[in-house]
Amino acid sequence: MTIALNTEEKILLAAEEIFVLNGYDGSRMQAIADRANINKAMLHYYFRSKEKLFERIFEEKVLHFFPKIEEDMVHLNTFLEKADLFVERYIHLINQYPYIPFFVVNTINKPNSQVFIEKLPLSLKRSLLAALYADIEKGLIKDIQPFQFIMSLLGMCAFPYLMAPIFKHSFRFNDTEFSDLMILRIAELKRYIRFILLP
Amino acid sequence: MTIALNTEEKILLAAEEIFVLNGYDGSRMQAIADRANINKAMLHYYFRSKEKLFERIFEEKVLHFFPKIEEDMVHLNTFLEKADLFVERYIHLINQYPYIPFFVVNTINKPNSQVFIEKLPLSLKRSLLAALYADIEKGLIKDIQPFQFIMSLLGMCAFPYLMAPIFKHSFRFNDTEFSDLMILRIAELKRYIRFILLP
DNA sequence: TTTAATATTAACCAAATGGTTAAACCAATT
DNA sequence: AATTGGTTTAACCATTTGGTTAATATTAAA
Repeated sequence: MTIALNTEEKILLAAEEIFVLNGYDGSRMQAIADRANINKAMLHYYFRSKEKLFERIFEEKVLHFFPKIEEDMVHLNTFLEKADLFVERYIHLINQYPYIPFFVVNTINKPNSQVFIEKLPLSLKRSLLAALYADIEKGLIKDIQPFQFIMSLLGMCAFPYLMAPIFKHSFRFNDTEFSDLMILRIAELKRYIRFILLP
Repeated sequence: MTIALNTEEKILLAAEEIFVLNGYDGSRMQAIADRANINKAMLHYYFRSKEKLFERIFEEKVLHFFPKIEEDMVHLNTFLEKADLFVERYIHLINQYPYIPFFVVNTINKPNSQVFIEKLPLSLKRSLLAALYADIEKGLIKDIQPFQFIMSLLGMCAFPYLMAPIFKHSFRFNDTEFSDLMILRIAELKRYIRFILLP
């Protein structure tokens, strides 16, 4: 069963595919129009300009990179439980949209990226940091540096996706094999987290 | 004392600055010519095409992302020592060229990146992997998954640079403060490595 | 000093690119 | 049937872009 899409939806879908894969500079309005099977003028009719269309896509997709899992985290008591949940949810999420990390990194590192950076939801990072500070105070986990640890946690989860083309090439992984490897990574990272944090 | 550069050197220097900051798609030949204070035709006179010039820059700069520190590693016996050396050297190196990680990630994740991926020197990763396997065999370190650990090690070192614009924005770090934070990170990462690896 | 090779410049070019426009189309209202 | 409003199209436009060319300047060899 295929859902009939209206023109605006067709554009958004096509724009996502083109922008996410090629970045802003590497994307062409004509390519988006072709992909959506519509006239190029429609892009401007619905979204005014390339920049406006890109911003719309970025705002939508960035939520996959800074996921909303705080609601579920609130119910968990310790930082370790929260970290576990984060790793699990995050890797599963990115596995569904493996190009999003690159898309975000690409966008925020360009000149004039200030506009996009300001749009990022950073409450997740803050709530993780707060929980980490609290548990250190309580002596539940080792006296590590919260900010440095959070950076490590994010890096261990997201970095492999940014390096995926290299890993795939040098170990001859296909998409599925790489994805499976990341699922296995969840358990391994949970071990690392315990080794680092538990006294 | 300023060294007098010939035209070819001026081009290479300007091309590096433009390409590294803006990526291939975001860079303009005219911008490189302006930066080098030369006529745009000189770019083609010396390097034929934009692609050729970019490949030249990539080959040179990529060595900063896959550094040659194997010669020094060879003299170290355990994987832990090698990992220590890697973290130390790597973070110091990237601190001098903080945009290189983005440049590499940007390049290898684009469509048609196969050409560039094939140029990457991967012997460092292999030698680290081999040393890790060996030490696990000997029982010197815990029974972790070598490939997953190496990915973590790389991610913990390089990922912060890719997220730097976000961290700088949300914590109001300037370049120096961020750089200092990464230097402090070296000691912290060495601790994490021990927590994870030592039985 | 002539000659030949290399280096540099300004002007030019075709293709691509983001964006616009005016006319046509189409569905719903009157 | 005529009107109205939103939607779609083809053709068009100005600018930018990577790249070329032919003429000129510079250097070094003969």
